[in-house]
Amino acid sequence: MQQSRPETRIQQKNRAAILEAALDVFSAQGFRGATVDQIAAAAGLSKPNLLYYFPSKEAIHAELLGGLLDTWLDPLRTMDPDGEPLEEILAYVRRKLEMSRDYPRESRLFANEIVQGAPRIADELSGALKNLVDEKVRVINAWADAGRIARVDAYHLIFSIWSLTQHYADFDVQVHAVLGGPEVDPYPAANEYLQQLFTRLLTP
Amino acid sequence: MQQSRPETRIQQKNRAAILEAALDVFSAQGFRGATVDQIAAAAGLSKPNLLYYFPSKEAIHAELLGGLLDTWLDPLRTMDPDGEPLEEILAYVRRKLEMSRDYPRESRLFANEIVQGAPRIADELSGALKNLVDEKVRVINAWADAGRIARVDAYHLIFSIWSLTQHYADFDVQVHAVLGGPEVDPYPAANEYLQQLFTRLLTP
DNA sequence: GTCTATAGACGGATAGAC
DNA sequence: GTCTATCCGTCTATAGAC
Repeated sequence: MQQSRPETRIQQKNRAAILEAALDVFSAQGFRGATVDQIAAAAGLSKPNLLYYFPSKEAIHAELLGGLLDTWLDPLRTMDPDGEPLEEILAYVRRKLEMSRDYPRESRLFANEIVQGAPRIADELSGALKNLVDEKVRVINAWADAGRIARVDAYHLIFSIWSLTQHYADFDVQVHAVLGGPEVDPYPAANEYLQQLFTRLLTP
Repeated sequence: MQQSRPETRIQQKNRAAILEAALDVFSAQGFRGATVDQIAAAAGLSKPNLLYYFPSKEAIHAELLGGLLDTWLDPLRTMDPDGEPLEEILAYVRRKLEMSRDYPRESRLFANEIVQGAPRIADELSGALKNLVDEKVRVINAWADAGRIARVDAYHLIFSIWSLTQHYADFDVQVHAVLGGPEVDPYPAANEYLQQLFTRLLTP
């Protein structure tokens, strides 16, 4: 029986349910648009009970955003300088698109934050994010120096991978409106199109 | 002296100032995040005075969004079926990128709306927007049939143009964080990169 | 047309019983 | 740990004087 940290199973379960519900609500409504009542209801709790687990609405949001950037950048981190250049980049595109498909709420939570000026993660963007991108830009430029891929602006190459893949999560409703209904799955065609696009762009 | 519509110059000027201020605030904070006080202050008016010109916060937002989609789609509408295919598409990309550079607030207003499920413009997306895209998809496919550009999925081609160009307005802070400061102008390099990208993708 | 004052609703957070 | 009740700040919108 640990006294210092009485972390019961029910506590863990409720915390998890709150974060899950909060991801739903924040990603769909933004921070200001979301209400604690909505999150509590979605988590199956009363509002005061939710605030027993988290000190404030802000704290829930911060916890969600906190871990997000790291997992979001994992596919980029995985890009191997010693691999076959075109294959590494195409694999990155594929993984990033899979993340949009499998974790659209996380993508929209992030998008909401950035579009509104990233008030809560500006530091991480110019810190961890910039450092990782700078490192991978050097890798890509080295590949181009060696003549193994065509030379392109590596920063904008990375921007383009982000925007193209995240578009399918962030602008989901627009994609489905244009393609004609929620039953259409845009991802197979999107994947094929993007593989084709980057193959043609980068083949020397 | 017109009695039916006493549209004085000061009225026109105030209405314009309100819409201008509202674009600032809505695009930066989203609909829920914006307050009437902020908009009024930015327009140099008191809150009740603002509400003398517009019946509600919602009405201001609706008026801004209302005209937006049309002007936003103008560059696509301009794409000429009888022009030189690659040149038409590259020109569309160029104009769309210029719109991100010159009207970033409009882009972010739109992005805020779509990311949060487009509650106020869902109809226009599956109506006017879809119709125009369907039409241009037929044009692009005809170009591919004639062997004048490489065959790609035309819907995803259009999606990619949207996402790549709007990224520089919507994710502005992230772009500047990565490139290392607000004084960097990403647009010249972005334009060159995008022209290169679509040229390589579409050249038969 | 523009202001001060305020109504009325909502949302975040807390008190305190159980 | 969970609830009911409630406080208090904020926000939209209106009333009414000037």
